[in-house]
Amino acid sequence: MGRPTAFDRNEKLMLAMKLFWKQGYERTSMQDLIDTLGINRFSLYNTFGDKQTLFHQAAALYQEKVFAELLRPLLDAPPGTTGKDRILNYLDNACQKLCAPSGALGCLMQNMALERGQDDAMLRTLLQQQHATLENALKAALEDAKNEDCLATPPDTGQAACHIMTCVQGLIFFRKAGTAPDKIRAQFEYLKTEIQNG
Amino acid sequence: MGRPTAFDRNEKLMLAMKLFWKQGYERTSMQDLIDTLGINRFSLYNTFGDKQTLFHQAAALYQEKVFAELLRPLLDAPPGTTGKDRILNYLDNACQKLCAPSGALGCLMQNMALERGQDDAMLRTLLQQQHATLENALKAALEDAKNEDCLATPPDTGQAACHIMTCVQGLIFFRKAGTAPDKIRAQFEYLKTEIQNG
DNA sequence: ACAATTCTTGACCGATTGGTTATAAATTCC
DNA sequence: GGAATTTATAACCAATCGGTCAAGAATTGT
Repeated sequence: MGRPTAFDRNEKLMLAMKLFWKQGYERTSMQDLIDTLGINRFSLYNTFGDKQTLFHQAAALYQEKVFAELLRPLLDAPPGTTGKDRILNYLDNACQKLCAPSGALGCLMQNMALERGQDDAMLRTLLQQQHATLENALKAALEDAKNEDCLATPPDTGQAACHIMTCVQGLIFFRKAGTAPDKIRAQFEYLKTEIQNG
Repeated sequence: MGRPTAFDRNEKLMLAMKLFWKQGYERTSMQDLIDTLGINRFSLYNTFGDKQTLFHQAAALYQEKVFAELLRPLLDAPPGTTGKDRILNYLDNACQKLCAPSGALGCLMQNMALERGQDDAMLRTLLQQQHATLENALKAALEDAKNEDCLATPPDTGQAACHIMTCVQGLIFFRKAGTAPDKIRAQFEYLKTEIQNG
């Protein structure tokens, strides 16, 4: 009842998410969002609330679309995929996405953690939630690999999982800092052999 | 000749650097700088130029004071220090600084690379210069270690140097993202054993 | 003492920030 | 068709942004 909304909410939220991804939080003004989303100022506030609330919804969308996609090789692997293969597939997939042109934007959550982490408790919560999810997925795969006897020197799986995450976050940073994709790829390969050789 | 400046320029620049470090670029307004440095608005512009110019000087000071200090275990080691020890000392020193309370601010250059890298060519140049310096220092130490036969399986030193940098950058990120210092320390230990065991 | 030079003060600038409000347009229920 | 409800438009708000300017205060050389 009442006048129907003339735009698709999720489509507009996706545009907002990409704009935050590209420009950061502070550098994205409400006017930028109005122009990019193509909806009126009032409609923007009426639909998504204020800037921070809008960003939280954008971050949730990122988690739902981008982050979940990165986890797929670990969580949605075909039955019978070894733990080792799940990890290698995860790294290959992450490497491919990171080395694509759009990978130069880095990771929205990493960008925002550094820019806004001190001021946004909800962002911190979302971030730690994602880290825990990824850590558990990696640890589970490492445990499987250990039991399958796939890794040369099965290490402390918790430590190894964190180590992989550390490397990936480091590479995301270097990609955004301007390191050439070829060098990024070589580092992924280095990490993969390191995992396999203990 | 003329009226002498009533403040110490380098002291004020240090305050500005720390403020950028703590708050980021966009979130630090000229008014913040005026209040924190304790000098007048006009004096600020007269002494340091506009905001971006001031930041460049702050970044140069960071390189001179903070970054150079991190490099010391690698470049200013006592004669006879093995390559392996130089690297382990570098990591221990970095770990200690990162796990201190002030380490929660992360690394100014990492923060700025993510926030301003796209818009500030001079920052990019400074960043790549620091990366190259660190990479060369690590590579040289790894070469020495290789010749001294200190490392179990001497790897490609260039790749290994980049790998260490990747891990350190990743850990700086996690520290700022709220990971507990104990966990950071454990990761540094993991990296150290990894280096020693090939 | 006086002119020249430099630093300090505080008011001031237009532009932009995030956010709100009255009013008009479109739709649904009755 | 008309009342009720919701969205859209655009003007508007105080506050803050980065940056400048005119005038006064402090120091130098002569």
